[in-house]
Amino acid sequence: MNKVRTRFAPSPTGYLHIGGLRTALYGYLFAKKQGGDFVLRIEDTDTNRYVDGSVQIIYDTMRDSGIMYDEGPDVGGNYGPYIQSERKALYMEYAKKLIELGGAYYCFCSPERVASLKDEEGNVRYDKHCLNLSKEEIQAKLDAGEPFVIRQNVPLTGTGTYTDLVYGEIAVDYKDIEDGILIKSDGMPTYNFANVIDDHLMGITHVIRGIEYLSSTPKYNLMYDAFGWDRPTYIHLPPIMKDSQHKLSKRNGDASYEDFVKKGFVKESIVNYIALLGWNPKNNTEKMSLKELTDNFSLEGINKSPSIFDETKMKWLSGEYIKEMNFDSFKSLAMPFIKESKAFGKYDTDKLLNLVKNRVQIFSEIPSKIDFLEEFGEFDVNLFVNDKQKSSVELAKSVIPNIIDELSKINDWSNQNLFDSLVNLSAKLEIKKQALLWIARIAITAKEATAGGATEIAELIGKDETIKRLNFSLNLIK
RNA sequence: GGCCUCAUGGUCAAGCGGUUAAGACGCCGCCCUCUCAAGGCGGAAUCACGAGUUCGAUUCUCGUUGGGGCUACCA
Repeated sequence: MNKVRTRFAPSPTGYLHIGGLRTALYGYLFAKKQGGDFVLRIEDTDTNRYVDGSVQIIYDTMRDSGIMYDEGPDVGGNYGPYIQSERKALYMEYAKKLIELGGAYYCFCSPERVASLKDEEGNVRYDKHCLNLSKEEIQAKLDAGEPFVIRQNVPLTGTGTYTDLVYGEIAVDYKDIEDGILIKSDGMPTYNFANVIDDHLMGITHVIRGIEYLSSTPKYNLMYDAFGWDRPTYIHLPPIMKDSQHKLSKRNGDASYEDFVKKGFVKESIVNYIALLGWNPKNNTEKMSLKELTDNFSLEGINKSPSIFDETKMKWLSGEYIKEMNFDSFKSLAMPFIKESKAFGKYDTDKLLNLVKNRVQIFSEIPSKIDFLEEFGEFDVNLFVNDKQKSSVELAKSVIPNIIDELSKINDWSNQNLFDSLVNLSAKLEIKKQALLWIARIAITAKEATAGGATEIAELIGKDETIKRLNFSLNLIK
């Protein structure tokens, strides 16, 4: 049994989108599960769509997400080069060989002539016109420097059949496949040719890619067969959708991996979530590290139907990762985000972080959770009313002076001590501690809901500020 | 249009002829609680439709409908 080798072959046309990343992930998981190799190959044969810097984005995204390849342009390997534009001469060589084998032919037809072949539906289908050229005619045109493309010679009859490991038996009649271009007039191969040559030359055993290639795979098999090469095993993947009718795509400006990282999603949660889109481990486990995903991965768990990307669920997963993080990890990841808060720098940062750790799912939510500390000011005194806590404006009016007195006497300004003191005070005043604490919290925050209780916040803002705010609120009632 | 393909709650999904049709997110309620979260418990909500096959179909077959893909000198 040959060593398993899979590859991820993106085009450098922009950022690496979520669907592409998942394809990479499955290729990685499948190979790693079996101790195989995972290869990165850059498919830059379309010079028009090339976007500067996108190759670097691909490298960075894969490294950052942990989907690391064993071979690739920037790490080397025995099957290079791993960038298709650097393999240009190779494709021409194999195209000529395929012509000799009868699997392809030179075509000198002008784009205009090809366009004139439109049928009643408006579809263009090449008529194999140049297949009839004699060897001499071809040589003459070549010698004369006429521009040409090389087309695949697809049989007019017969059926191409193969077994996809996810979708099962796939059969397409050759009459429904046209003689596609293998080598463009600029000498560059198309995907349709380059993927076959490279997958074979690079020893790829399992081709894992998007479902858009499901029905065109028979024409690739025709080439493998013509060359006398073993066909790889195919594993096509269902699409990831933005909604029921639109694929998640960069064309729509849909979020990419790096966008989600910038938004403050825990990185592991992004990889974890996309693994679950279209695959499940059959044991109800959802939170899994890359290692656990690798151990659990199997083709049986891959779904055939499209799945809609649900950012809300990914957020939940991110929150799970945050909750399980130790404080130091949380702190280092949260730092860039907490700096965006108005409260940052004015209070003990560790205490702020503790306040927020179980209250956010993504890091970017941090500022909005603690900004309230800096937003104290006039408020509607009806906030003191809370039937459930047995609190009212009147009660607030009568009890705030007591709170001020009590707190003024406290020297050990710690949460626990503050809490104990206020609880004692409530007992002395014979009111529910919930009522007193509610009043205290409203009086020092002016907010109906806050991240943190009355005494936690009091500790944070300090004695002077606490007393000041209590007096302010008392005046507001009067 | 032709060809390929998909179809279980709002979303991700388990199921692979007989089940009270799992689980998760979200939503709702209750408990806990120093408000909000977190945590605990519970609830509402699904087999697209129509024919077959079968003693019995969510499950198998065919069709319909709907979605996606391919049909480029894009991948």
